[in-house]
Amino acid sequence: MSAGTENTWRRHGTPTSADGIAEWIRERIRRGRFVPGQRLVEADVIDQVGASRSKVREALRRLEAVGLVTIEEYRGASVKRIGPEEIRQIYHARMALEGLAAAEFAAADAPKLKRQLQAIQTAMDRWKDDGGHERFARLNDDWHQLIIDGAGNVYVAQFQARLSVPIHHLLFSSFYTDQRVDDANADHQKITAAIVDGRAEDAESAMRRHISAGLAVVLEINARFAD
Amino acid sequence: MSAGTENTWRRHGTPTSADGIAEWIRERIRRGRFVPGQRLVEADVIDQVGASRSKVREALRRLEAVGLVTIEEYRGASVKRIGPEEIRQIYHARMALEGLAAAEFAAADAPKLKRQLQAIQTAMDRWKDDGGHERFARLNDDWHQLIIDGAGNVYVAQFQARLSVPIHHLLFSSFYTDQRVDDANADHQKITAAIVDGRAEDAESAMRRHISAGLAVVLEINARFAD
DNA sequence: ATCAGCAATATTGTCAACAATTTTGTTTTT
DNA sequence: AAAAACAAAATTGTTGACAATATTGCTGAT
Repeated sequence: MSAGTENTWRRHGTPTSADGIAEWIRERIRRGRFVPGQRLVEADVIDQVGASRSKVREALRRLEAVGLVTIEEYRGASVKRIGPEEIRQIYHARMALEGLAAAEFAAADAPKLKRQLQAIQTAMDRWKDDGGHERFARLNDDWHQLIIDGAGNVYVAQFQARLSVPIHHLLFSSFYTDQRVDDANADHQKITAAIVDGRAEDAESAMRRHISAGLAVVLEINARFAD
Repeated sequence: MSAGTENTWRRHGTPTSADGIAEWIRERIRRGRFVPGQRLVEADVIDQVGASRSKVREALRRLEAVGLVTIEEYRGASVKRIGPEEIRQIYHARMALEGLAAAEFAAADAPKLKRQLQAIQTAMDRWKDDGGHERFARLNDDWHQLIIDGAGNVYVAQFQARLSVPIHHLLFSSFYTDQRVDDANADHQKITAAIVDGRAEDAESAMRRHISAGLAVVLEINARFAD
């Protein structure tokens, strides 16, 4: 979340600042509530968040600047479409960025965060007992995010946030099988251990392999939703 | 340059679309014509580019969304300040991104681009004969950019463009000594060879070392300009 | 029934006027 | 002379009206 978003939200969760509106839209894209290609009509957004038109327009322009929506002259904003090639590129960039984050986190002197990471890990190890796939997906998010935070690099965090939006909903959509969760968690365990032990290079290479494996899964999932 | 910028420029190089204005400002920041902390008064920008106010405002908001300028309520936009810590983070992110780019370029089947890279390299090898530091700096830009292009990853390209803006002018400012240019070029040669030969891992690790070395230099340069 | 063409509507783009706030300059007070 | 208080100017924020374009609905010819 960027700096200007502080507390400018209405009572029931509707944002009022341009930054807040952008975040609101971004979150909906992330959750799959706004799908690629969907048009974001200003008036509709205004109705839903209750903000002024200029604010909504500004929010949309911001999202375009960051590459999440497309704006065509006199046709307005729509959620940017992505295909297999974009997914591939996103995952490759994630390999680089999260690999770096894992390495820097491992090298960092941050015992508190590392304990926190370990805590998430143990929670994930018990996923079958408690909450099932839904719960695991949430912990998975937290785990990745914590590693980004642990690296303490603003730019990496920003880029990662950008990259995670268009693919996030794919991960929540049904295709989380028991087998895949177990595979992913096996990766997680190795990476967590490497970070906690301070083995930067191991953490980086393991993270890369982990994300690379994720790419294959997501491409398969995406193919089934293909038009 | 993003998609909407096509040809909406006035006769003598002044942009008229919001995207074009953003680019115009970004370029001035990159060249050090607008320095960190400098306030970007709307009226001044309007005078210089001859665009309407709403366009200029939109451009500034875009730049804020991307993190290049700060906007404070009723105080307007100013070029975001960066210190040693930001520089460090930028260079670490660059290590990850350009390292990835070098590896993917090496692995790619792009003989034409690779020949082009080799051509730039041979030009850089002759820098003492032709043009001196200024010329080398320009070729250096082209070389790095070509590697990004060679990787063919839109996201990496976008992030790299973002990262290069705040540090670019530091590289042009006087402190390009003969020694440093020779060191840099020695790195370049190794990396170019690795890419042309298709040795992805070598290209990546060499690129990382190269950028890491650059960090040390830039930090030193920056320290001399410290307030 | 289908299609082209036209009218009506909806949506976005642009601009100018006004309000809110900060910044600068001047005067007053000590 | 220095500091405080006030006034003037400059700057940014916001809103609303209108223009430009796209989208939709309708009519009639075939």
